[in-house]
Amino acid sequence: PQDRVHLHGPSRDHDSRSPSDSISLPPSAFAAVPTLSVYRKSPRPCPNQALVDELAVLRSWRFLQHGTGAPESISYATAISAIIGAPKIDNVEQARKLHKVGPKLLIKIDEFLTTGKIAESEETRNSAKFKALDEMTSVYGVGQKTAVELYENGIRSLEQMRALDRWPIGFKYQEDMQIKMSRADCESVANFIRIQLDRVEPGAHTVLLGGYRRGKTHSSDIDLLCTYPHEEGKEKGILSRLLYRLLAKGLIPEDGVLWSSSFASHNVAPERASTRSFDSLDKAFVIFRHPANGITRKRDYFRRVDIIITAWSTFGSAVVGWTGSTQFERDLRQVAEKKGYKFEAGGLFDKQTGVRIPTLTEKDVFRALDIPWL
DNA sequence: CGGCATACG
DNA sequence: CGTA
DNA sequence: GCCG
Repeated sequence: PQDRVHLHGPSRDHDSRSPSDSISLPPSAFAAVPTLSVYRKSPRPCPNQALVDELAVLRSWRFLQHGTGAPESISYATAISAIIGAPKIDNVEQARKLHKVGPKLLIKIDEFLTTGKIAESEETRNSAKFKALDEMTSVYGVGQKTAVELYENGIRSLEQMRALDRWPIGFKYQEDMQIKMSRADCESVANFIRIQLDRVEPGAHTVLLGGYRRGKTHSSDIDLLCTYPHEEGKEKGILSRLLYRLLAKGLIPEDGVLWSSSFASHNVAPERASTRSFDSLDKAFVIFRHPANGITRKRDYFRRVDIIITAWSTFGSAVVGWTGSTQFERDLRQVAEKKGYKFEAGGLFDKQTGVRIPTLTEKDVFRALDIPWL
């Protein structure tokens, strides 16, 4: 929704890759680019998209070599996030003003500004190892460690991986899951689920989050958050009922529940449910069969969908926690920690007492953490 | 030189 | 460890 | 890799 680009939600795309034009701002604006992603907007299209595209290759390479949580990776993720949130960079002096962009990154940026590209990025893109690891991690359930291990054992392609016969689910739906969804696709899938949820328990409020909410034109998965406004507790037990119904209708294939917090094949013991009564979030990661419509979809497509159920009292936290971006979430948790809170999608907590602060709306979260609403 | 988000199965 |  |  372009009319909300000034708000936190849709302008929160601090680590994405979106198409670009170029918008220049006065140099004075550079001093004002805030430290953390939670304190700055992230307009689309990104004015520095070409530069970001070059650096993103190096970031991916670091992810593949060290994992996403490694310092080598985080330094690039935070720097790129800063560049995404900055006005058009025309010279190194402007780049030097960006927080989290240090000497090493400046050399790369300088090279880009003078030559229009970064040699190391080009080499990386073309490297056989990069391509192999990148491809192998595209399989659901295969991360950096596994990919590196496979590579060390001589595995180089999806075909070789498939022959190993580990990750049966990953390969079964692999091709469809590579296909990005348009915003219309996301809305269509959401509507299928809404209809079934309404049969399970009417009155739910549902909203699409993730990349869709950040304004991305294409998404690789769908994040659908569901709650029952003003009816605390009504959401309890809804997720498993919904999953059973979707399975029964064939909208989720038999093997399509990849992960679920409340849907064990053997039923969850009741005492466990009460022990974890403060877990206000239920979630399921599924494969959704998006039925053909004969027009835009000639056949059924299998799509990755995350269904999240939240209590009404923590709806705001759930919205914030499931909108992203990844960098936004990291920065937000840092701010919370520094101010004596603990933030997670299931709620905002006082670090000392452990008491949960009610966060009915997204703004409640920002207000409590004293983060301006942009 | 320590820290870098956090939770869950 | 992998995924969100 | 960058910051405090």
